[in-house]
Amino acid sequence: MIPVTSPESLGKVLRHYRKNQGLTQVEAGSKFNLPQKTVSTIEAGTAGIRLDTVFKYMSALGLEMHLEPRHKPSDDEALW
Amino acid sequence: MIPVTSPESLGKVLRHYRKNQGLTQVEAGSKFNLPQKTVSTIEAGTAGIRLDTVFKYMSALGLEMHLEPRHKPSDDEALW
DNA sequence: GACATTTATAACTAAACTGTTATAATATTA
DNA sequence: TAATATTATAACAGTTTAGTTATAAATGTC
Repeated sequence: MIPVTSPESLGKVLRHYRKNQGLTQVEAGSKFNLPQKTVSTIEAGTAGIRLDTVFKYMSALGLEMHLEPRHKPSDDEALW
Repeated sequence: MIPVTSPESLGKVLRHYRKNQGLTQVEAGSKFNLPQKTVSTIEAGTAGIRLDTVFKYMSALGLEMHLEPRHKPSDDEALW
């Protein structure tokens, strides 16, 4: 359970899930009409990406988001 | 643990956390230089809000995000 | 009901995104 | 190494935000 606190870490986690499903950026994006360019931008951690675009991509990957109070990072989380 | 899958539900959860901390929109936003207008927009669930703005607000509230595969909603989650 | 606090909405400029199309760069595989 | 597949980057037009300032609307309190 990796904590996400920035566009960069979110992009990394999303890429992780996509690859885990064996999908290319084109394949994943096409499920919600997101061009490959946009998927690339999301995964790159662009700060100004629009929130609805992120949720579309999360839907394409079958993911949901949870919010909770921050905690101190563990050693393995530091790898992200 | 409420699943968030849209700008609307994210706004509701963020408002919930803010009120839980007894903060006004001005107080919460000022921690990361977000004007009250922007906080209002986030909590209202505006689709096009920028991702970095959302993370600033999450930081102001001391929250972190987690992603996980979607699951079927339970009855009480439907209230959100 | 009146007052004070909090939140929603408005106008404006600058900046940045989305979508589209295309291409360069990188990574993968035969 | 060559060929293929995948990802990153670019230009353009249209749209929308952030930020600032201000005000209207709504909520809460005495």
